[in-house]
Amino acid sequence: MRTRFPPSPTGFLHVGSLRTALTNHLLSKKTKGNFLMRIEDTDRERLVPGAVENMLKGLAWAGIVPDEGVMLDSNGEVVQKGTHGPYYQSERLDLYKKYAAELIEKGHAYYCFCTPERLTEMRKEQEARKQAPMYDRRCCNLSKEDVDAKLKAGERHVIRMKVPHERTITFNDDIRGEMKFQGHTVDDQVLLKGDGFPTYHLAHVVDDHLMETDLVIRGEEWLSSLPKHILLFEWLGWTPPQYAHVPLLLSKDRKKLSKRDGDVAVEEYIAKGYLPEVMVNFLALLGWNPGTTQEIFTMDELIEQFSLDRVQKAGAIFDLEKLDWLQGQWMRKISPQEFAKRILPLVTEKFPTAASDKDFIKKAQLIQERITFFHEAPEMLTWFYKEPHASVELLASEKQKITKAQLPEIFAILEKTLSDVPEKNWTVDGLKDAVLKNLGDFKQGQLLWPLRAALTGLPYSPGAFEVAEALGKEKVLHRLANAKKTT
RNA sequence: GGCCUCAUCGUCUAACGGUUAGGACAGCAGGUUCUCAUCCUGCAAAUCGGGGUUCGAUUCCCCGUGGGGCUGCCA
Repeated sequence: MRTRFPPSPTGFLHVGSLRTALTNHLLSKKTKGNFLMRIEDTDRERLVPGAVENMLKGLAWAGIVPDEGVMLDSNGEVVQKGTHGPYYQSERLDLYKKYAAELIEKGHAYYCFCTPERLTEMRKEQEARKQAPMYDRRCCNLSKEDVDAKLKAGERHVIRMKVPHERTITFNDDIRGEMKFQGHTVDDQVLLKGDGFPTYHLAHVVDDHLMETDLVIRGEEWLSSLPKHILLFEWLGWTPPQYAHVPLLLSKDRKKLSKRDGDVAVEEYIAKGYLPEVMVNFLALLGWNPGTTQEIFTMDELIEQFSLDRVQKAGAIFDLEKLDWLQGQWMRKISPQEFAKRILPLVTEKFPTAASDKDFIKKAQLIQERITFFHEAPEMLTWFYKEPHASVELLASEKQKITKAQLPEIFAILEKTLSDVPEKNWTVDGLKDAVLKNLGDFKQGQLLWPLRAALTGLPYSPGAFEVAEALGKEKVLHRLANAKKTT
């Protein structure tokens, strides 16, 4: 299947767009077809510089790289590649003009000279009469001579499609099944605008035919325009592609997701530290399920398992609750080596000595299962690189049944026990063994909490023995002595 | 208003017309040699309403209701 992602370069990459792009990408890969990127830059007023590059980078982050069309080259420059170009609609104006002319010739379209002011006025009146706002076809009735005269006089005009009112247009959607539209409810859509640029409708039909797209996956917001597109394909003598209209992503109040609803730009999630795998996994599961209980998916697994017939018809709320859980799952899936490699630069930035730490991977392991984002790593390892100050309030703990009065005795036991542990036994197991054998009259929690707190200065951290092993005997005894002084 | 469309726990969702309506996230309660996290166990939580069809409807049909989309010389 040849699929495509045709964003308009009007801003950032929206999470909803990413999902549509992902769906198109998955189906093309699954069927060993091409996934192409086209730029719909026909609205000259909304163009945003840098938007194309930005979107391509967002896609690349997620692991989606176009096979054809507009893409990033090895230097990160935006280029066009492929045999069906150009892939910017602004460079295809002659094509749209040609087909618009063909439609006029065949009697399926007509020139319209109505001014925007008149159209506004017309709609106002229609609304006042509780009628559906639709073009009233005034210019459809112009005589050939009138049209020629106006054209010759250089009057600004558009080209509209002439929808047959008596027709019933039916079509089959891959997700929704058969659909019917009555011709008289479909407006005479503008195909070519006054500035010579096409509207989405003409451009979509011309491009997806010429670019040989055979599966168009797009948002549900296009469903209402489907009859227009079907008609256009028919009039031009072309076979329409398969269509699949995916349900929309909704905000918590069930409205179409927009900027007001929090973060909708992919770059915000990148900045927050979400893994691309997590975003892809999360988006894939919104509106689709594999039919099994599998929840964690790599891109390859999605490519293999994804299919349109298990796509939901109803819109899905873009609810971040599951996103954080997925992030945790994926963080823990990373290999220890890779995890250490990813956090090392971050930790080094704050604690330069980490760079020369041969055992860094060991420290990394202590936090991997409790971390959510890489950027939390330096903070979580601070206890290792910087001597903590453990307050008495922290060392004593009501929950662990440790009073301030007991602390001196507790630390005396700990110091004695630990200083007796030989270097070769200075491991989690060796330390555990030694401490648990020398509890005195205390419960183990009454010794371990102060030990851990003294070593880290934190209310929570990796376990006491793990921390002690990572720190080494010398530092442990030093910190113990410091903590003892405060009691 | 018109047209299109959708409807299962709070959320994402499963269920050839026959299930105690299942799972996951979140929530709550426990457990896991100290905290936090992880992990484990358990609890609570849904078929929008009304009519049909059927021996039997979450499932099929109709009508409501509710939500969403479109209704631009935006995409």
